[in-house]
Amino acid sequence: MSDEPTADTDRESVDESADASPYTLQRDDDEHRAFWADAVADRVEARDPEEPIVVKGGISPSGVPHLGNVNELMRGYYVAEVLRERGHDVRQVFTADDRDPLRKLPRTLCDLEGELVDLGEVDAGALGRNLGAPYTDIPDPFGCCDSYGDHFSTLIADSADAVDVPIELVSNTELYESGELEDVTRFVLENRDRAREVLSEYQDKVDASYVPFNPICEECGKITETVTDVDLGVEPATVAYRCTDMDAGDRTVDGCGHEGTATLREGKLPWRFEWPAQWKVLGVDFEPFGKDHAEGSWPSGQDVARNVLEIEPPVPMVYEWFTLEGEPFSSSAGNVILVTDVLELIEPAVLRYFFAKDPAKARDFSIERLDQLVDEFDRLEAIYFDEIEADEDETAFAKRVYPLLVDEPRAERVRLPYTFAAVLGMTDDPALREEIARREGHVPDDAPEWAVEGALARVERARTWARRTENEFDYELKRTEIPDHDFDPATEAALAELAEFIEAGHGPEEIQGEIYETAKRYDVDVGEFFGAGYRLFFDEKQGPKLGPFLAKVDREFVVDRLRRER
RNA sequence: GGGCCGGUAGCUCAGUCCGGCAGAGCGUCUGGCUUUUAACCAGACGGUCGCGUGUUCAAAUCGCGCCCGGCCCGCCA
Repeated sequence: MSDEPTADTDRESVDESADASPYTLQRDDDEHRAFWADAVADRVEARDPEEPIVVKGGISPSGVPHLGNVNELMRGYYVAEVLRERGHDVRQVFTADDRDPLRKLPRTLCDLEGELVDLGEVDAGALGRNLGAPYTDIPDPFGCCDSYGDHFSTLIADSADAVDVPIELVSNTELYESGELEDVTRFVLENRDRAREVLSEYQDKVDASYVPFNPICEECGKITETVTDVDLGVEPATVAYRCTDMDAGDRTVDGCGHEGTATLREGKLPWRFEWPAQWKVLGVDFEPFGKDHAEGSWPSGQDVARNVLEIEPPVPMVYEWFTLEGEPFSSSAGNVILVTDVLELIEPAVLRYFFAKDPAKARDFSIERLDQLVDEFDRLEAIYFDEIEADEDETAFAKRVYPLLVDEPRAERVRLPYTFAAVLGMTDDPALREEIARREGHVPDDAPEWAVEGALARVERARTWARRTENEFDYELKRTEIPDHDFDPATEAALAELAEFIEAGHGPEEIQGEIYETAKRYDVDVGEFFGAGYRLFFDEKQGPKLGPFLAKVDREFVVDRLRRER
């Protein structure tokens, strides 16, 4: 942290690494990087890591895997990709921290298809009886997976697939049961005095009786906190425990009072030790984490790593949380959105772009204003292909990041502006959509087939967006049935004359003009006359620019509808 | 109480590391597209850079003190 020269070369490595701030993405002597992941990669390389380099993330499979979880995935992914570009072999490991106990009942769950399900629709009683037990020991409420933990781990894996991030999903329970964590667990217990000493700097509750191991009660299956004895002299090593009450959030999970023994595979390390233990066992070189860990888990974690486990902690990076529509993600409050839902609204590349932005800034993911995010992405893409001018910084960022967002940069791609795509979504006729897009100049004449397909795929997404948000683009051509209406005679006569005009065959702008003219001739208020049109075609008071729209819908239908014959 | 991150146009954000004319997109307004009707084009408007203070020829940028929002000091993306 200090620039002062160090006299003792012996201490240099210690000084350099001690108190590593998880916030600073680069040091003073680093060259400036357009993309934060490059700055992180510089620091990972500075460790001179062994191949393969390991990038880790992890979450508790506690419930609906929402967009917040994708943050953890994507932040690691960019660093992994940058390191791969530099010729390194990189593993992106993701732990499902599935030996963690269920602390409270989620109000909302979801099945493997991503359908949200209220807690009341599953066997809530069975879940309630399992409060305090590891996720992997709780039956899957949907009955489709081996356990509650497996169910939601599967969904995490699906999320990673959906954004095309290759991860190795590692079950924490599996690490304990297979014995992979046994040596480090034993080491912590052998050195529990030192462990206590280190952790007591961070947690007041750590006293002389503290034992850094939480056995699973063989009687009731819950994670317990009261270890009464440790015996490392037998094989396998065991701890003796008494199943006591455990604090879990605002409530207490009752212990059953059972006294028994457990092996080191039949329990877990407390989080403050478990995290560094994962670093050691998995050989982690870089780990991003939410800001919640920045001031608690991370300072104690790196201390435990160096002074208990005697390993160098990974390069850290804090990312800010983001909100959904201005509110925190919350499965209990129903403020969640799954990755699969998001991908029905925007292309994967756009979602990936969202997570490429500065991790230090809190952001809002707004479905309402999703068009803004898409516009931003389109701009980045256009800058990448030198189609528009931008300043130095923005250009550098675009050039660096864009190739990481798409499978393959292809200059011939075609993007319809998102809100325009939403307008096209008012009709479900694919040919009509393409025709209007071409007429408006959004599709070049020589655009290849795949590019046109890609452009029109956005129409479906924008249509889904308009429907979901019920916004100003949520109009639907009412083809099958004529909407209820009530016009005065003058309006009816004007509509009849407009029908004749259109039947005779005129262009989009001519029709637009004729709407005004007809209204005037029959002394109908222009606004009301447009309103009548929107009523007939959309069952709404407002809509898209009417002339061009009607000109493109098949003429017979338009004429009949204006005459209110169908 | 102590610590950390953020605060830039109505909105979403770049720019802060490295001090050098305050920027982009959207929105708004005006005009154009044959005549108010949400797509397209042009232009304009829009800012005490959270507040104060120090350093400097020069501060959004560096220092210090505050304010506001969030987070941590139990568990937890």
